[in-house]
Amino acid sequence: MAVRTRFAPSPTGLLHIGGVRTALFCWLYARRHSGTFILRVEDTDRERSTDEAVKVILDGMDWLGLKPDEGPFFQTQRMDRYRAVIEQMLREGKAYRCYCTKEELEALRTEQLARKEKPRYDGRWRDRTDARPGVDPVIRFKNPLDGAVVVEDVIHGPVTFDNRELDDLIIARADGSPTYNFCVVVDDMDMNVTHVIRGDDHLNNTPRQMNMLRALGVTPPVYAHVPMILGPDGAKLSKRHGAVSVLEYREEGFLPEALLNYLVRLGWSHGDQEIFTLAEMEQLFDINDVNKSASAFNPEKLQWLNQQHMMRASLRDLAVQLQWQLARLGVDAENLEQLEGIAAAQRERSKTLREMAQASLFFFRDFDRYDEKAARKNLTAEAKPGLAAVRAEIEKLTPWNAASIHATLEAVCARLGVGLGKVAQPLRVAVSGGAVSPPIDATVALLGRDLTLARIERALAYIGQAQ
RNA sequence: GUCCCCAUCGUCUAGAGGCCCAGGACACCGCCCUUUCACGGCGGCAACGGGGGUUCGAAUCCCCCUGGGGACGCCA
Repeated sequence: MAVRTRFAPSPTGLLHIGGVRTALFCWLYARRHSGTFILRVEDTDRERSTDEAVKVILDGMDWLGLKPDEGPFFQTQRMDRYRAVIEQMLREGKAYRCYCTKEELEALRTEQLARKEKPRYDGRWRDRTDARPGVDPVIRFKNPLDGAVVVEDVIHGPVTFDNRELDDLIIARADGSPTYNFCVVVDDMDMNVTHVIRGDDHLNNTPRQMNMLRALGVTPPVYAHVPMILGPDGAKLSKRHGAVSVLEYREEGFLPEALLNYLVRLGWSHGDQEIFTLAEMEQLFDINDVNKSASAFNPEKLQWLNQQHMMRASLRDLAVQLQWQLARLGVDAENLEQLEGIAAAQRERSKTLREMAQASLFFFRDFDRYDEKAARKNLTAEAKPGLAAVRAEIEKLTPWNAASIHATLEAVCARLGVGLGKVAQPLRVAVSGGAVSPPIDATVALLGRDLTLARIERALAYIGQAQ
């Protein structure tokens, strides 16, 4: 049977990296088996679902390149179907109306808790056929009273649940709207989902869903419950840990492939390999090899991977993204060729594209002041002859490129009888404003003749003033 | 509280009874390369939660404990 997986996020919170990882696993599994990847938005909770969250899901998936083969489907658009199945179950005696009030249920719960029991519905309306005037009933599923359900989980192995631990869950609220566990069952059935890959936190829902599926005469799909991702401190991932929405990673300057690479290595490995292209992930990833234990999110490793991917990315791609980051910093950079040069020079000294943009600002606009420490050390009277000599040589230099600039600097140093550092470092501070930049020849070449001359001028004036 | 899940360096992981006084990666610390910062190279620090079994032999199998996580909603 052809593989069909689905990613079913709920837009009650912004899509975070835990969700992205399950989406990735679903997508990868479908890809690897030439199957179909479905995107389904579980928005039955109208109170808490937001348009923004839906947008983050759609934009986030798009940014990451996890394109659904089918969907996105929205549960709110399938209400008629859910109602029809509920009617059918009522008719067939697989579900029943329960007229308990919320107060009654609350009382039952506190009672059970006091007796140190697991709080659950006691089935008091299960066999009644009468009604209670003035109360809108909920619909409950008739869960089997005994026996056990075994979830043959791909990751965890067989997990057994006693039906006595389960209660008759509500499948439709008093207002008639269907609830989560029920909608999932109907959707997975209607969409012919063969493999349910989702977070560990759903393992407890699985026996209920399997019971409902069976009541509807359907064979449950294969389940794979992937472990959760914890925050760097080992606690459950939350807003407290920074980036809430997956789109924040784009803003911070991460490459989609790097984020996906980081995520695929959480709970999964392939020998000693750390760096994977998307193609390699598709080829090598197997849900059967995923670990059972939760893993903590490690921002440093993500950054390292991002740099590794930047060092391997195409320059055109980096240039376009650098342009985007620069725009966010208020710089309108037009020349893609120059941007490619900057990206080539900066990628091995930046962890993210945002860092790259920040470190490259001096190519596009004058800095307000010199880095104090760098200026004190390098923009001294001693540096003056070197800077002046470079200015003179550079004025008419042809061709204008890193190699010719390098040769010029070496010639100046030889003439002055000093090491390269004595000239290069003051020049670096003069053109970039600080003590850190790509190799000085490349920096000057990318900056251009006019700006270089102007900044040497400015540095010489600064030195004169400082004396 | 009840049920379910999990347990190797700080973190991500390798390890499916002897190849392991436990390998790789991030981070950290040295050294090298070097015009700065990086990249890269070399080296270092650092782990099988505890207790019982099984076995000639256990990180690997079983049990208990401990610790962590999840679920128990007219939320998803």
